[in-house]
Formats: sequence, C-alpha cells, structure tokens
Amino acid sequence: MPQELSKSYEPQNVEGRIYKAWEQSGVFAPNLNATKSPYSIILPPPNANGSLHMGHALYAIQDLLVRRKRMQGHPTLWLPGTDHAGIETQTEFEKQLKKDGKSRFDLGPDEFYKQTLEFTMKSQGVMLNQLRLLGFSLDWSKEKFTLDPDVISIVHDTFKKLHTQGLIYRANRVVNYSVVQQTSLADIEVKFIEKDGFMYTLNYGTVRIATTRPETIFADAAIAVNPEDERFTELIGKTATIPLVGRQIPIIADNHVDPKLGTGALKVTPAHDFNDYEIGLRHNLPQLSVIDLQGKMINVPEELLGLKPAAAREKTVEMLEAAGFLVEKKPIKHMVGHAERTGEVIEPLLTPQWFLKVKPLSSRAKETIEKGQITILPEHFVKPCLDWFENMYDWCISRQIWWGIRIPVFYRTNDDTSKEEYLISENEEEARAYFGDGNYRSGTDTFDTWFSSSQWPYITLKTNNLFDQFYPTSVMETGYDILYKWVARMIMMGLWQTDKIPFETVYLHGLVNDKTGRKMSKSKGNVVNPVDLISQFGADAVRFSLLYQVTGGQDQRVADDTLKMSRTFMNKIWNASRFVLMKVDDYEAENLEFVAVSDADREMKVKYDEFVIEYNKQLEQYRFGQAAETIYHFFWHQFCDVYVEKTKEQIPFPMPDNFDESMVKQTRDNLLWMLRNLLVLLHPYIPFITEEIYQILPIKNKKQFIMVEDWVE
RNA sequence: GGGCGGUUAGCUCAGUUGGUUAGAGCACCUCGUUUACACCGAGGGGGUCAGAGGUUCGAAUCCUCUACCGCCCACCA
Repeated sequence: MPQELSKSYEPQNVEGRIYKAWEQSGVFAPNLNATKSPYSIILPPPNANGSLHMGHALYAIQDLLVRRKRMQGHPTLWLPGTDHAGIETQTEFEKQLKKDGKSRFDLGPDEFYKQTLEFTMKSQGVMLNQLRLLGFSLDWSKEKFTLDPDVISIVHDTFKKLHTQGLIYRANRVVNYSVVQQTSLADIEVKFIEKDGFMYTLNYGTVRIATTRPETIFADAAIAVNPEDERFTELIGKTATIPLVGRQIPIIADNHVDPKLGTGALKVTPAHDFNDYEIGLRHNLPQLSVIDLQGKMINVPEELLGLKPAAAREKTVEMLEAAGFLVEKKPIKHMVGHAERTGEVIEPLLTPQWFLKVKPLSSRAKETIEKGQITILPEHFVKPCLDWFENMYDWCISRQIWWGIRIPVFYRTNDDTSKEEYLISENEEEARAYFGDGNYRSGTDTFDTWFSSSQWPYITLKTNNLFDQFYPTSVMETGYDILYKWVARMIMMGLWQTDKIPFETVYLHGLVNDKTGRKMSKSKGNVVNPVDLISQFGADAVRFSLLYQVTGGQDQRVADDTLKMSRTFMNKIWNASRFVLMKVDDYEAENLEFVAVSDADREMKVKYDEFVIEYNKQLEQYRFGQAAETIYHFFWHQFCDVYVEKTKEQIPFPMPDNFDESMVKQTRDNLLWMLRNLLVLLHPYIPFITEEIYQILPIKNKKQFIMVEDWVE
C-alpha cells in the first residue's frame, strides 16, 4: 500500500495540484472526436468586477452535469465568461472615485471607461481563480468578456438588424429615471416598497381629485373621468382649475379611470406618470415637465423652484392648505418605486430613449414554451414565465451610464432639436455620407447590460466558431432570481437571432441564504464567502454540501451541519480507500472484474446494481440532492459498513498459511472494482478527492484522469 | 390586487407517478480502545407529517377551505 497516505483527508494538499494538472493537460476542452451527441452549457457570466458569492458556488450543478456527460463520452463544452455589469460596476467605481473627491464628470466618458476597465480587469482575475478553486471544469481557452471587441461587434450588428426590421425605435417617453445614477432603468430594476404617505384631496373648482403627489399638479394637462361615471357626465368637455396657479385644463373621458378609486376624477400628468403618459397620447395632451433630470423642480411657482420633489410636496401642501384648496389629508400606505441598486426613489421622467418593440419577440418566446420546446425546471416557473412574456412592455435598452457598450449612432444636430436625425453607425463618415454636411455628434448612451447578455449563448459560441456544433446549448442553469431579467430575454433574443431555441432545458436553482434563512446581502453583513468555506472544509465538501441541499428549486441555507457532514464523508471516502489499498497490498490489478466468490459478494453486487440504476435515474431527473443522498448512503452504509467489513474475513489478517489464494485475489479485484466505480460515480460531485485516490489505485491501464474515465451505467 | 413556494423528529431538511411499522444529517441515550476512519462502529429514544373537511380499500403525498411564514409580479390616482 502507498504508505504516504495521511490518516485523514487534507484537501489543501490536493486541490491546487490536481486542478493544475487537469488544466495543463487540456481535458477541459471538448473532445470533438467523440461521436455521441454534443453537450454544452454556457456559464452564466458573473460580474467581472465582483467576487464570488454562494450563488456562484451553486454552479457546481453545471460542473456535475458536465463532468458526467464528459465521462459518458459526449463532446462536452462548458464555456466561461464574465459580464461587465453596467450599472453595478459603474456604481462601484464611482464610489472609488468619490473617495478621491472626484466624479465621473471630472474624467469624461472615454477616460472614465478606460479607468473602469482597468478597475474591472483587476477583479476579474481574482474571480476567475475562485472558480478554479471550486474545481469547475470550464474550458478556459473559450473564455469571453462582454466587452471583447468581437462581442461588441455582434451586439452592434444585432442592434442594426433589429432597427432594420423596425423593431427598434427612439422616442421621448416616460421612463424610470435615476437622478442619482443619471440614467434610465428597466422596469425590472425598479423595486416597489411599501411606504407611509398621504392621500390628498384637492379642490379643482369643478371637481375634486385625489393624489399622493400634489407637487406635480403644475404639470397637469387634464382631468380624466370614466365615460360611464354618471357623477361626471355633465362635466366632460368643461374645464377644471389647477389650484394655486389657476390654469384651466380640460375634463376628458377615458376608460382607464376607475370610478371606485380616489374621487373618481384623475389628474393627468403625462410627463410624470406611466398611465398618464398613455392617456396623454390618446387625448393629445401637452407633456409638461416639472421635475428635471437632476431631480429638481422646474416650471413651478418660485417658492418651489429647485426643490427636490419630497420637499416640494410638503411646501405645496402648505400652500394649498393656506389657500383653502386642501380638502382632505389622509395617511395611507402605498407602493413607491426605488432603484434596486441605490435605493433612491425613482421618478418617471420624460426623456429620449431607445426602445425594443418586444411584442413580436415575446409572443414567439411564449409560443415556444407553450409548445414545450424548452423544458423549464422546476415546472412551477413555467406559468410565471409565460405571464411575463404576455405582459412585457417595450424594453428601454438605452442607459445614460458610460460603462458599457456604446449604442452605435450619430445624430445630426439641427436647429430644431425636436426633429433630430440619426443614423445607426459606428462612424461619423457614414453619417456624413448619408445626410450630407452638418454638425454631428456621437451618441453617448450605452446598452442595458441585459441587452448584450440576452444574446450570450449565441455570442459566445459564434465568436468561438462553435456555433454549428453546440447551438442550441443543452442546459441553462442559473438562479430563479434572474428568470425574467436574463433567461426569458435569452429565449426571446435567441429565437429572433437564430430561429432556434438557445437551450433545450432551463434548470433554475434556489437561493443560498444565511444560516437563519435570510437572504444574504452586503448591507445586512451576512454574506458568506465560498472561498472561506473552501479553506475551512475543502472544495469537495463545500460542493457536496451545496448539491446535497439542491431540491426542486428550493432555497437553501449555509448549514454548518451539512458542511461538517460532507467533510466527514470525504474523510470516510479517504479512509475506506486507505483500507482497500492496504488490503490490496502490493498487488496490481489487470482486467479488473467483479466476480462473486461469497454470499457477501453476491449480496453486494445485487445492492450495487440497484443503487447504480437508482443513482443514474436521479441524476437524469435533475434530482441532485436525492442522488447525493443515495450515493452517500450506499458508500457509507453499504460499501463500508457491510461489504468492507465482510472482506476482512475474505482477506484475513494475519493471513493463515493455507488460505485460499484465489479467494484473496478475487476479493482484491472486487474491492478495487467497487471502489473504482464508486469513485467514478462520485467524481462529478467531488472531483478532487476522487481524482487523488484514482491516481494511486493499483490498476493497470488506467486513464490519465478519472475525469475522463468511462461513466458507470 | 394577482401568483408562487413553504409549514414533516429538539434543530436543518429529504420524501415525483397515493401502498408495507414516515427517512437523513446534527443533537441526545446505551455499549464498544476489532489490523481504514473516534471526522469510527453496534444499538436506542424521539414525529396525531400546520388545522379542518373531502376522495379512496389505503393520503405527508390528490381535492376544497383556513391559518401562519417567505418570495415574485402589479401603472389603485
């Protein structure tokens, strides 16, 4: 027996060495000579600027899938990449700048981009190494970053094609606008939080209206009532008077108005509310802004000029009350939109933006899922996903942040700014050639991060010249929290771009929460770093612990018990292997086969066959927690507690002189065969320890790595 | 307002086509210094499966309702 084996398993002496050996030998790359069907997974690209969190560690699910398929002999690709994560990274870097008393405006767009890139690249290396610590068998030679030139070029092409097909338009519309970050946000980036507020009833002369935002009355363009509402029938077509300023506005009829809400009469403020904007379009109302892009009041009475909306509200109420226009003030709870990242209140503001007409794309995505062409697991996510496609609004894809992919457009600056001309192009010459002489400016808007990442399966394979072979990909495995943000959009964009689904199966895993079940967040200070856990328990134990708790998309907790259980299991595997090696002594097996030479052998083989079938079935069904328990139980309580104990009789110590030699030899073969197969079956869960033991198994004609051993069916 | 998930041993959780005395890990109790492992072995205690009703020969599992916890979506002025 190789005497150097320590009494307990010490992962820190093993993991780095083994990962390096794998990486150097090229076994992470797909074996393109294999004849079976190709299998591919694109890694959800982590934020290049971030460090690893527990959610990333759960990508062990992908490693598990990929390692098994590779061992089964499929050409298998797991492709890594990172995301520039526009707003998130820009916010982070701006914080850095602020420490030095600077803002992005001191640097200008180009210099800011350059510095943010440097900042990001520094973190990226650390993060990618953390993925290695987890043992992920990613094909690093294919790695992509969302700001690689060839990636940007495809994103630009996509934009141009969408525009050519009439699916992109530019419009001055009400969007969610962050005055802190100075950019528009997608609907989904706005989180509604319940807040205490007041419902004010105001006297508009002919009617009374109810509002939570009295500071916007100066932007009112009309009063709307429901055409069926008899209380107001006679007033339709007449006017109401805005308090304080005395401006007359028409009273109009619109079906949107719900007679049961408020007073039944709605003040319409097209520039500061999504519904009102729509009503305004239907009735051709003026769009007057009273809040500018810095979040300050404009076009209002002098006392309010320059105030922030919250302060302006109080002041306006005082003024209304003093002038006798305030009829009622009632405390209420209502939902207020906040920016997901900064937590500030989000204002719907009127700004020119680029939009993607989503209806044609989303209805196609919906149909595809309804037809069952993409399997979504767990199943209970199917319906919400369909509803999302059904109700999706046009997607505002432009951002005013500087960190990201620039929208390729040149504007011809005219005297009349309302009639802006533009050409989608990366260079000014093209614009000049198209429009002729004039003043041009390059667009400074960037794409929403999710616009580029929604094309990720297509882009990564295309830029690696692997599209024909590996698209559609096999599985998209990620957290359910980005189902809408990312997965749904990949389906839309993938179908549009390629006429094929981007992946056959979506597997959504749950969140990893802290030990009390609360969501981890920096602000709560309860974030557990997977790298810390790895140094404490070893990568295999961390993986096994996480995968053991993957059950049907349920959230899990970082549980100390489960981590310890896993570490103990690694130790058990280690020691069982030591024992087998001891029993095998200096014997080296050839043509390894299991042949039952005792009742114990026969019983073991029966149990083993049942176990392998059950285990493979559970893996096929994506029941990773169950499969983990199955193999845990079999290895410990069947192989170790029963079989290994029995073999102590079949290879006794000390060995009697007249003992049956053939019995000894076959038992050694049986032990080695069983251990080898169990290691193979365990390998996708716990790659390091299984590789380490495999390397010292006394078997002739082994593969170079267990990683490329034949799977056991 | 709509939707989804959860409620199973002291704790954390499994339990997928309804079927023998409901499982695991941890914790607890008893015993064990056997030539792998005390990160061990042998054995044990502990649950009216949130509540009510229903379907069934049979329900933790299916149906209805209720309660509580968590999450998501939503343009109620």
